[in-house]
Amino acid sequence: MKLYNTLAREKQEFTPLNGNDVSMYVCGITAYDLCHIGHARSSVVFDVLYRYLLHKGYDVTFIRNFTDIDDKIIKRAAEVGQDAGEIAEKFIGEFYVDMDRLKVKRATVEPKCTEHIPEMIVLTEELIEKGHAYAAENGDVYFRVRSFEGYGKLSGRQIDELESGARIQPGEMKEDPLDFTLWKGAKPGEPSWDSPWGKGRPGWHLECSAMSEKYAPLPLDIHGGGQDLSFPHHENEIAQSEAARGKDFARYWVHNGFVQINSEKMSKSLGNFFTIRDILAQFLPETLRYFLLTMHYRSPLDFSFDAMEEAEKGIKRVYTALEQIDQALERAKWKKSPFPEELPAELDAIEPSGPRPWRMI
RNA sequence: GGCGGCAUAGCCAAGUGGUAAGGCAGAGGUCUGCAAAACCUCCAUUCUCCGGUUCAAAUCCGGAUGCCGCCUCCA
Repeated sequence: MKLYNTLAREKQEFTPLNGNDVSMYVCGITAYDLCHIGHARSSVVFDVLYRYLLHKGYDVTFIRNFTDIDDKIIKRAAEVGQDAGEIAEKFIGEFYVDMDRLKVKRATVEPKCTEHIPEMIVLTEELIEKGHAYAAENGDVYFRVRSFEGYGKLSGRQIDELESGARIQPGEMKEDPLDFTLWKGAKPGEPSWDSPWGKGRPGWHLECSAMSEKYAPLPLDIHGGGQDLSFPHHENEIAQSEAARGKDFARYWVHNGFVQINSEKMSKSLGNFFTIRDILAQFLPETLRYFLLTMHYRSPLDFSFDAMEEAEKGIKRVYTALEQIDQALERAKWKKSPFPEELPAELDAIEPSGPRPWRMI
């Protein structure tokens, strides 16, 4: 099997590092809302990869995390007057409802960010010790991007070109606008955990580094996620893990393409998105799954209800064919009687040379 | 501006060196009281364009054009 490796920018033959074992880490959802069809595509695409690897006989450790603490969760919680943990639990539950309907298999390990705070604190301490990170007076800890030589290798970026896009948010105390947050000091009223830098919570990128090395030996064979995650999220994961461990973080980086609406990116910020539930109100789950898989996984997939109807026709055709096969088999039961031995000889006599079309039998 | 991806029929789309899958739409037919469904047949001498490599290119290389994504939270 060949996989397009974002890191190498080409398709490469896939070979696991450790014999028959394959480790695969895919960035899961931030649990603050219902999943949209973009999440569905990512989940289904990696579900297919997972199932294929299992089918090939590999012993797969598939890790898919849940981000259950984050700005958006906190914001949502404040809006509805619940606490962040309740919001995260609720939407993790909803995620399972949707994914079960789409027949997405559970991962081997499905770690949650909030259950790995100690691991993240240790990783942060190690990065500080090695000079790759620093604690600021406001309780934040930042990763010193310029201290990590390979920064930008996944997304093909030069560090100096990034400078223009980077900026320091109000309240941040970064040495360099490029630096990113490892640990975020808590503001009053926010959920927080104790740490050597005071009360706070982990930055988004940190969980993937901490949890992947906990559940699989580094380097991971496959690390995946949506295309948009390659920068900065995956770039930052690489920086954290490789700066701390001094070895490669992941060998094959696999990124799925986006779902688009009218050839435009679908996203919450643009407001042009459909949830999985919106679609399943009108179509069978297998139709959605089939639709998501009709397109090559790295290409943009243009969603429309017309396209869904076409997919519906397509999958009905498959089901019809299956039904007709069953019926034909039913009718053909008498063929189970022994094949007369003299028949092949007679046929050979009629057509002595060359292969015989199998329908003659 | 930088980085990356893509370009195949009216539409969607597979195919990564050996002579263009499949689906939708369309045309004709079988079946049917009519219709629908189902089934059968037909529907790209050619893969955005220009060069190059090769016995052979949609496939590899170079260039052009167009579209999309990322560079800010995002699957």
